[in-house]
Amino acid sequence: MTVRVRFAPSPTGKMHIGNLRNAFFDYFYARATGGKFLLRIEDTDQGRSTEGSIQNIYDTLRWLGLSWDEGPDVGGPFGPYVQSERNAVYGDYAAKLVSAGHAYRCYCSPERLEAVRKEQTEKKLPVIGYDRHCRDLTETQRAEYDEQGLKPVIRLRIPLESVTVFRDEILGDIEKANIDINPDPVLLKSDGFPTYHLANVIDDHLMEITHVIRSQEWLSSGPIHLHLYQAFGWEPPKYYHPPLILGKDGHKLAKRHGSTTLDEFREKGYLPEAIVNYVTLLGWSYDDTREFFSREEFEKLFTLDKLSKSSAVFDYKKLDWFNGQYMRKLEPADLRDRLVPFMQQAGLFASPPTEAERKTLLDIVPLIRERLTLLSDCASWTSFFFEDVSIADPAELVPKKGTPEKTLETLTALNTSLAGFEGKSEEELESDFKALAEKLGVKLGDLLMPLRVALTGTTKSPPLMGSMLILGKDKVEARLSAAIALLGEKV
RNA sequence: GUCUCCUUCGUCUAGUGGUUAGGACACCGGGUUUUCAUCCCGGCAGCAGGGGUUCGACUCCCCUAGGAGAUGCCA
Repeated sequence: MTVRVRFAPSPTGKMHIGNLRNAFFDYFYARATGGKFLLRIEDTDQGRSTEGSIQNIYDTLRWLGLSWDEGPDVGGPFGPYVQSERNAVYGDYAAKLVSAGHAYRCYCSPERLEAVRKEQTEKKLPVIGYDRHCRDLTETQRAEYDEQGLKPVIRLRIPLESVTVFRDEILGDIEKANIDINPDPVLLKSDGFPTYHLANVIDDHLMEITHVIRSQEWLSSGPIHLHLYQAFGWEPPKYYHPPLILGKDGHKLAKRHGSTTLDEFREKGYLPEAIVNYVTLLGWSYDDTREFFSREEFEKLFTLDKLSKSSAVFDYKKLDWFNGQYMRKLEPADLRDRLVPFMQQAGLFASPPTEAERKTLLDIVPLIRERLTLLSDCASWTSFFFEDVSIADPAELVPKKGTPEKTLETLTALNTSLAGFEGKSEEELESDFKALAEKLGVKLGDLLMPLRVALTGTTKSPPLMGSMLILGKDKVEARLSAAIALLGEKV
């Protein structure tokens, strides 16, 4: 039997980390086994579905390099793949369950349900939820309600006795007394839309899903779904409930923990490679040491038996580390291309960028690559190449233990000795500087720091020699002269 | 309240009765270095607690504690 797995998000907002991790598990499992990966949109809540969510799902998955074999946009033999387009199907199956006695119509108003819950909570009753008020309505009672024009929901008739054993392939067998299962959950809402429970089970069956991978928040729904499969007389798929992803405080990862949507990570300058690698390793491991995996490697190596049981805290710092690692692995031209949009964003590059800008950035890449954590860090490291620098306070030119007078002397000496630097290599320049430092009786650092500030405007910059060579004679001389003038006023 | 699941360094994890409990991030210290980084070396730090079972438990069982999830006409 060939593996068929699905990623089934609901379009209620932007793709976030928790969602995504399960998409990875689904996708990698399908690829590793030569199975099919399908995308299904679960938009059964009319109120919560939002415009653009589906597009965001597509964009995010594609950005990360995931492709699906069947889905709303690519079609497939089991469509449609959007649940709101399948409503007739659910209604029919719900009706079947009612006539078979596995489900029943409930006419209770949301208000009554709310009141029941409130009372149960106040009385601290062990079971809180629907009181099965309509479970055994007579024909006459039903007719009466229908006559009043009440729109019923359809509820699943959960047995009152006995125990259900639900098997999760990660956690093992889970025993649950039927009386503890969510009492008679709604299958079909009064608006005619199915609930998650119904739509999910029907679609997984009809789409011949073999493995359901969904996060642990669904675990308690497992027995409900099992009862549904039994009521339909269908064979359930295998279930895997990977643990949740948490924030630093141990609660489900949410906005307040920092970035959680993939759009945010993308905008901040994280690489898809780093995200794929880090996020997949949250709840999955290969062995005791290996932690670098490309998407292609996951597509070959992923197995469900290495999924872990306990929840994982999302560590932004480790993601940063991965990002830096991947940044340094990229080919210079590739890194440059990914940096360009961030340079435009920062207003340093034209849109579209000029050839000169692209060329210069490529020259700069070797100088800054190991200084970058995020793509967006690039602008602050390189702005001095593309804009004029300004030194707010001449004191910045003076090294820690130096004096303005000595610094002025140093800069002046530099100004004359720098003539003709352009033809030289970084190594030659360095030995020139060393010689000059010795001659002036200053440490190399105290020679270079004033120059660094003069040329870049800051005390932290990419390597100076390389930067000078890229900056070119004109800018170097102009900035050096400006610095000398500035410091001269002070002395 | 009730039910279910989970529990190895601060964090992510390896580990399936006999290991000096391994790796990575973070952190601390040292080295390389023109700044900042990178890189290299070293260090700190863990089996939640208590009972069993066993010649022997991180590994198996029970209890306790802690955490999380569910308890919706949301998914």
